[in-house]
Amino acid sequence: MSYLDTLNEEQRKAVEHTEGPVMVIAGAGSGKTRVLTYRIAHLIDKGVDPFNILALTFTNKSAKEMKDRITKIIGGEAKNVWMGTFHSVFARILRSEAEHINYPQNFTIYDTQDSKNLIRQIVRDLGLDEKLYKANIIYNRISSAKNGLIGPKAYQENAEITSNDESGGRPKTGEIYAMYNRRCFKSHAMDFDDLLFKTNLLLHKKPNILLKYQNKFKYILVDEYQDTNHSQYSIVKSMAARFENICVVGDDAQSIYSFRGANIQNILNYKKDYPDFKLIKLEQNYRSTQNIVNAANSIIKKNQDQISKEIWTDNNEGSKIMVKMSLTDNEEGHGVANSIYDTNLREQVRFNEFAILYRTNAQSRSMEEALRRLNIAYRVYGGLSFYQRKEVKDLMAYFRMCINPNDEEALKRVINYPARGIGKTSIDKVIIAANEYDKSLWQILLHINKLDIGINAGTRGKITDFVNLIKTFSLKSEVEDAFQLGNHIAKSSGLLKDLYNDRTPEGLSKHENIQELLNGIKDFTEQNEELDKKTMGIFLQDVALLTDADNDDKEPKDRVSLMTIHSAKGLEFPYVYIVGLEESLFPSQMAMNSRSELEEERRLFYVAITRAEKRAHLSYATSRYRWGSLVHCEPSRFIDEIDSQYIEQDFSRSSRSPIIKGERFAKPALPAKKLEKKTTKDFSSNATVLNKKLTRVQQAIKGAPAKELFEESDLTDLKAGMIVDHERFGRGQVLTLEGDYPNTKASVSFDEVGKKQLLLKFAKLRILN
DNA sequence: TCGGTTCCCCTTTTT
DNA sequence: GGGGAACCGA
Repeated sequence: MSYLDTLNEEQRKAVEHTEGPVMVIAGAGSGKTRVLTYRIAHLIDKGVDPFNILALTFTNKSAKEMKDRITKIIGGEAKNVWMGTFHSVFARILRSEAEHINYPQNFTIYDTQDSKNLIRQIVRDLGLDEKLYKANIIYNRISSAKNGLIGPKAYQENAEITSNDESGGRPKTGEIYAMYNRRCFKSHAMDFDDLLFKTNLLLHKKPNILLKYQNKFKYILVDEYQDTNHSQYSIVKSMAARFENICVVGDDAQSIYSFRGANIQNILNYKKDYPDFKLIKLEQNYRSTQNIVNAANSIIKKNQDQISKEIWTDNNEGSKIMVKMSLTDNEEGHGVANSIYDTNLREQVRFNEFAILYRTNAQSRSMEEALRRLNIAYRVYGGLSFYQRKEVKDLMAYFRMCINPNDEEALKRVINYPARGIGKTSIDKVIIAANEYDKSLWQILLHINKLDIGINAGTRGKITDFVNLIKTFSLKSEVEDAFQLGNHIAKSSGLLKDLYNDRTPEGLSKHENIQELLNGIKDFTEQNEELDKKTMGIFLQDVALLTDADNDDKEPKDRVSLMTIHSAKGLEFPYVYIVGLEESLFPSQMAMNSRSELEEERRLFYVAITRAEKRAHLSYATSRYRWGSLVHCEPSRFIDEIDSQYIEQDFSRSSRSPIIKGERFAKPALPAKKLEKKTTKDFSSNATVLNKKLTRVQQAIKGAPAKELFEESDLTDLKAGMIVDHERFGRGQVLTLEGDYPNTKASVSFDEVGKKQLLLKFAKLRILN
């Protein structure tokens, strides 16, 4: 019982109060994970069967961490606790209960890319304008409907939703939604949101199944409760209804997923659903210095929506938060890399104690380049994950076809890759036929010779060959383990050969990635003895919900971590660099339209700062490359919002005049790989690259002094139709103005660069007429 | 039907 | 600056 003695009074209450509903509001760094793990350990100590405990998290990373920590306390029993992300736990349940919702057990899980491709296809099939019905927008509409438990029928009958779609010029969205669901079903596929939606369906439609899981999960724990959406809330509520041993842990100040349907209301609902619940607040921060805690408090105070709490710490005062300005994103990268280099050298701090956090994945590049120059090892989390790369997805699509040939997205990927003479025209005919007969594409292919759908005999033969190829793979999948089968498919599909023939560096790297995938499958098969535990089917299930390739533990661990703030949630690092603190980057341009959006950005900033244990560094650049061109930036309002007594400006320059010195061309420490890419291409393209850079440098040099001469006009009287001059974009005409001052957005058509959206409070414009 | 080139959009954030 | 889809000529 010794572990209980290491907890403070509130933490201990949260661990020992095992019966009935409990809500723990856990401030940043207040030992939340410890409470959760100890609570589970305590339950088991008290005699609760691990099989009766369900613990839900949001990311694989936190699930894994919790599992590891519990194993340390209670040993092997830990693996019997049902612990995982919402999506993985319910995917598992849906597979075993698939028959009750008329799905086959071997259904495929579509990732976002698959879903968007299918939506694009449907928009095309319906003959709609792809520019208007953008896959991204439609996907988000469907996703938020599903997360709100609104099916296609309810969607089309909901006046508010449909009028919203109509005023956006997309009245057919509901129809696309219905068709999308139908096509997923025919493909025996579910998207991420379906995993939750259909779990709800299962629990509501089949009372005996609900009862089974209510009895199974006598104790339920939910981490990051502030990030649950309505669909998740509803599952948890029904599952806990019988015993009401439901413990939720969260922090409203760290709610950063409302874009995914997360609903703070769930915290308020909790009070309604369980009126006699026990509320516990963890307010002591064990992680950070006083300076960091106080600075974070001073930021979050600016938000109106929050549950009152006072986060405090006993730790040292620590050093102030450093704020540093740079001229460009590259200079910012050098500043961060130099600072890490110095701290490592002078204070003997290991590289794995540093993290660089940013708002968007695209920002990692300048950081990576600077770190590479100084030979500092790093690891980028998130971004384009291993499993999202084209070549990996292609091979995986073959695997998916073995297990579930009805999978439309997998089929479209591989039917003519490598090229086997089944072109777009033929595939379109198959799709039309599939829609007409309401069958999957595979079903049409199976009967291609009996159907007259306008495909000539030659192509029909090629299709039959393809069908037979997949069939042989499929047969093999029943007798071979995943590694044998994977190897066989890579070779006999011709995919490996196709990549091998491509001797460009890109081709070689793709070839390497395929090898890596096969190695990963090898590791997987070696973990189990029995054949039925190491089949391709099981492998695909394991891998479908993995986003990070966080299995490569073979590589050295002493590295700097780079990631978005979102993926840093729940983590902590002694030294944290938060970069790109600029208006319209952080806070994001997309999140400046309403107070609630801005407050979410502010919470994100709060999350970022509270990751730091010893020192936090903030930085911003006055210009950076976005979409390939140099953009002027203003410092983020968030810097000003920190109480000034906790911050200190760093005026040192990280690299003197980096542009004029021509460092961009020298590139001494650029890794061989990247260099190859550029040099192996023909000279003309090399020259183009060089020319582009030259132009850019000239622009940068020219741009700097010109800025001071530019005369801005007062824009309060700006009207649509006026001709204006922009310091960088040149002459243009104002098309529309929307939103109230000071957030007026102008759409301007520039002669040189085309249409741009500008926020008037930042745009530097001169009125010409 | 294929391969190369152009064009377009992209940038929130994740399962 | 880059990836992917559309487009176009052979």
